[in-house]
Amino acid sequence: MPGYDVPDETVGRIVAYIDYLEQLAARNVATISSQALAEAAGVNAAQVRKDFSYLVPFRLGYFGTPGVGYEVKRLLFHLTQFVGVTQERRVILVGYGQLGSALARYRGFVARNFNIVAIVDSDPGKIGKRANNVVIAHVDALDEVVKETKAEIAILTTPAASAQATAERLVAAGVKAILNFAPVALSLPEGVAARQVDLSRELQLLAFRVGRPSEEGEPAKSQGATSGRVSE
Amino acid sequence: MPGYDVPDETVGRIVAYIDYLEQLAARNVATISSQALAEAAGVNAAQVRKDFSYLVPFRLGYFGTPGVGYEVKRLLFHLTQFVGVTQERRVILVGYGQLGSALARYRGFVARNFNIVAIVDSDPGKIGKRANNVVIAHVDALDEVVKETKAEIAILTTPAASAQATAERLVAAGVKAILNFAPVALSLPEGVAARQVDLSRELQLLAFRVGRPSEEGEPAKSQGATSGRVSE
DNA sequence: TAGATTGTTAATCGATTAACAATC
DNA sequence: TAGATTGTTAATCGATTAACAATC
Repeated sequence: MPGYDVPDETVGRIVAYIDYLEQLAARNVATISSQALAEAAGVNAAQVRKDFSYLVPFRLGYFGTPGVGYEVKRLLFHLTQFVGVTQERRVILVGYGQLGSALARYRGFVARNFNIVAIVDSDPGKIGKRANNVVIAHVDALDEVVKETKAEIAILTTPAASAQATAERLVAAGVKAILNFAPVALSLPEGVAARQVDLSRELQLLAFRVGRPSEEGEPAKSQGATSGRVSE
Repeated sequence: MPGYDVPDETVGRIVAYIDYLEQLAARNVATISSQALAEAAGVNAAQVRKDFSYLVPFRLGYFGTPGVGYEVKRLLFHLTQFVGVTQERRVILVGYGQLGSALARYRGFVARNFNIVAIVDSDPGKIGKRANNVVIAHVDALDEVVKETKAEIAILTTPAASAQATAERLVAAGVKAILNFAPVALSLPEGVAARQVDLSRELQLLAFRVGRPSEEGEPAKSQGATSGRVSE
């Protein structure tokens, strides 16, 4: 497994550095210091240098010039090579509901070379429709679809109840990584990479930080129809 | 500042425990052990107990019965109180593009008492349209909209370039927490809670873990010496 | 050279996990 | 009582940050 001891945090930050370096490159900025890069990414300068140090064993360890900084273009090239951004990636989208369909159209993915090569759903009404240049297939055909399209990464937006079972089928079919939007912890075999994005959880966390707006005695409101109108 | 030394991780897990406990409650399961809860949430049993121990200073420290476990209903009540799930939360959605519109319709939010009370966008074509029972307003009116609706949490789905400026205006208008989908690190004043969800970054992280499909022969992961340094 | 900034080692911080006495 | 499981303290692990010699 490539880069097995590079922490997720480091890889994530390197992706962020790449974003920023691309802007710099577009503006023809020649060099940048770890300090400046750190500020842009909202992290510590030592962190940046430490992150770069992980690339050394990958023989991608160019790096900076003491007293000067990093050559933007060269750094960008190395980081890009490291993360493999240039590689086209084949993605299968599982679940074409509200969230799934939005993700299918999300431009950020295309921009990053993520190619949605298959979509499956369980709703018969959706099967056969075309979305994103791909015909939606039934989830029962998941196995063949994965094999035919050679999808290696899955985006999972099924309901929580079916997520684990579906994930297992994906893995059995050969998928190597899963981005899971269902609010359940997946238990997967070693060697399959997974990340969970739990949107409600994020909001609840924020709500907790905000605190209880008016501790007690606030009249309970019927949660349905708050007149959420915006004046105009 | 409620619970300021409770780690984000703990709060996040407590939300996950709540999810699972609700299922148990619905099935009329009476008690559960930290071990069983841990398995369901994909964490360590000590972790679960440690997480609960953070609630003690909040005088919500019921908790379990040694040798028996936790009463599902009672535990659920306490955790729910702690996180404040029952509170209705007012959310403003900033940016009504592909992702924004999907989030507006996302049922998981409503189910958790998150109420989208306002939507703003910069596209004149969208202004005045109705979505989610709310009339879309122009982002220029952001300040008034926040004040009128008393939104306390913002979901930010603007392009990266405008995210920081918009976030500052949100904070100035009184928003206390921001869920940021734009791929930039926001720099915000103390006391404003923020979380970033960067979808492309998640995918790139997974892509990295999958490895470069074509090539083989990365540095050996066997501890010390990388013997096979491949040529440049 | 003097000033700036790297790459890396060591110190610090915080979160996870193990261990175990308390106790139902 | 014997077995199970809690709540908490201590040990471990890993990630972040500070510090600094190397060096452009």
